[in-house]
Amino acid sequence: MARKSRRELAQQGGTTELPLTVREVALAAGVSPITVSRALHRPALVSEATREHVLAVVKELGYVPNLLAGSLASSKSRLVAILLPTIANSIYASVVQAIMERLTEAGYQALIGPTGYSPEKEEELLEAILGRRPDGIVLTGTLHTPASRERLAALGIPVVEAWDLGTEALDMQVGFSHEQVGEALAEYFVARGYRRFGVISVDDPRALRRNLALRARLVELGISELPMEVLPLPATWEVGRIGLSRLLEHPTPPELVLCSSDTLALGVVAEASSRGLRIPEQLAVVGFGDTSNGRFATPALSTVSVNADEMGRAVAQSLLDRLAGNRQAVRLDTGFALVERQSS
Amino acid sequence: MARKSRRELAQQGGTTELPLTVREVALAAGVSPITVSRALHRPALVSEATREHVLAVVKELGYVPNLLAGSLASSKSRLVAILLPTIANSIYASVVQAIMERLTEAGYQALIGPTGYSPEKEEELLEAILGRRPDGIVLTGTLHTPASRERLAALGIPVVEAWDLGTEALDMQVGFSHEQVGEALAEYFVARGYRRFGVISVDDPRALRRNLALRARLVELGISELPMEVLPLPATWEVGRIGLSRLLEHPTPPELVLCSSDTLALGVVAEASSRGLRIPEQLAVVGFGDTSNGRFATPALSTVSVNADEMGRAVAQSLLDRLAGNRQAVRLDTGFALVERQSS
DNA sequence: CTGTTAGCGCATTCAA
DNA sequence: TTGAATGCGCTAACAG
Repeated sequence: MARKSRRELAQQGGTTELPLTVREVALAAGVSPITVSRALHRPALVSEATREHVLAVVKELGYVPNLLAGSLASSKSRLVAILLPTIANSIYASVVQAIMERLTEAGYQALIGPTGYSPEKEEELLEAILGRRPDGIVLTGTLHTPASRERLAALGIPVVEAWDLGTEALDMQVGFSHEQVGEALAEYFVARGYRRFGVISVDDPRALRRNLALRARLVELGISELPMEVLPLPATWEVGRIGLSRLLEHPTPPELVLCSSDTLALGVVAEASSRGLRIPEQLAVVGFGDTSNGRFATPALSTVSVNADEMGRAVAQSLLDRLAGNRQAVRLDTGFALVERQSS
Repeated sequence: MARKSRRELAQQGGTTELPLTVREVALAAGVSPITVSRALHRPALVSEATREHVLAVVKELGYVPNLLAGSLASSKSRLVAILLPTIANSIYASVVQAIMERLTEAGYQALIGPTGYSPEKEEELLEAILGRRPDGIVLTGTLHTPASRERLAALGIPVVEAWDLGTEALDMQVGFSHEQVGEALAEYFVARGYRRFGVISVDDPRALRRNLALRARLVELGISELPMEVLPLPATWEVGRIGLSRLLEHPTPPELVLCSSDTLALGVVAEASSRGLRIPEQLAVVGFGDTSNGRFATPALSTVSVNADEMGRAVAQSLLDRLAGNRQAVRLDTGFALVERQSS
């Protein structure tokens, strides 16, 4: 005798209401299951009359299609995985926000995984997340374990590396060159007459690359000394305060402080003002990130603006294009901008 | 004659490498599919020898189990949906970060949806996300559409409402009373001799409730005037600057400014310092949020600290407990703390 | 335009 | 401790 299905068992128990299935909706609407499916997902294939009728029944019954089953059957999950160091950092969060907005519009959903800046953790998360068969993946930066690279290559699913433009792209890249940022900062402020620089940075791979490029360019410009405070993550406001305190203990304290994020810069401003240092006359401060798109700069602060919205949109768009069958390679430089403090 | 399966078709095409299935792993390992499944997910049910062998084969072949299929078969998705206004706001982002860390440890993954502070958008997203059959849902606040409430009630899946303690919980609630925050602020600062208050707030439902409670308590304490600048979202640093500018145009400018978030407070500090206002002597500033857990307060600032880590952990834990079969109701007050500026 | 058939990849249930 | 049979809910492929 045939074993009882779980559905039969549950109904016998008579306790929990199981979610409806296409079959039940089809029955109620007097059509076949596939017609319900089509009315929902490919309306063009169904006559207007039946479509309306079916949709009415769907609404009345409160049917919510099971996307697990749908994805399995169609091998399309409408899921995009986003792996990033941490969401608790506005610089990443604002890009993710922009990505999600675009994806949501396009009917995709975002599966988010926090890697904590560790390629190993990224690999682990990747393994777990690939099991969901996402249609696309967004990674942060270009630093991945060999295993991660292999797996992604083998799977052939669309991948966007955001935030950085490395040499060997896994697939698509959207970001900018952090080396260029460092160099541009050096040139810009040396040209403006600054000579005594200081850096306050957290231990983020991209920030470190900006710092190195900055130092190298400064040396070329004849400035060999660059006090640098590299502090552990996360990049809180307090880290900026501590960083400044340390820099000021230096024999020749800086006249310009470059911070690896705007959050740090704000901490620096706070610390400076509590020490009675006038900004920017006695101490100029430069941030990085500018999630408010060019409006971060004030009489007190300059910043490097990276336009999170644009990057996020570009990331989402590259992915969506690819998912729509567009096979072209993408390597998009979203650039950055030095936004100088406004004249006060 | 039997139609060809999609797998056969794909292999005939000979182009794309299809992901492996349990069957192929089982074949390679010389066991049955179910043994592979068990070796992976319920190791206790398999002898050590076969387990090791199977796992070796899995690793060698690079097999990644299809969780869509697994979830469908077991009706457990190991997915938790988190709906929040926006991730681009550190106050929400840091809680989500904490939630995700706990969930990831426990083998769950987070599906994130941005509602943009709109219950209607929340409802829409909810519909879309419920299709993935998440094992649990985290919502922000207690403001949901009737349709959302019904649907969640009917489904009977674990729901945590975070950030707020309303009267009618959908299921579990973890947060604190925003009314209490407003009242506590009023009492605290009146007791410290402040009389001329000002508020700078964004248009967030919870911030507005804090403001109203503040105003009510101030009136009770004999202070009837409360200039309030309510500005549109998002809560950027610039909004704080604008808010202060406007407050200062008031006939009796405040000696104490209460901000609806720390970000605003920092903008206020910046604007104040660029106007030459000494903080806190001429203007005291109070933030809200304190994602750096009590370390936000400085000589210049006081803040209301809500301990994002604790709230996030509590949210995740409530959910995980419930998923583990613990049926008790949860209504957890994670509290808040006024952190006074340090004496300078 | 609509329906039938079959299978997506896995885990539950029962049997050995 | 292992395996065989079956179905989770849906959609692709094909036929009418």
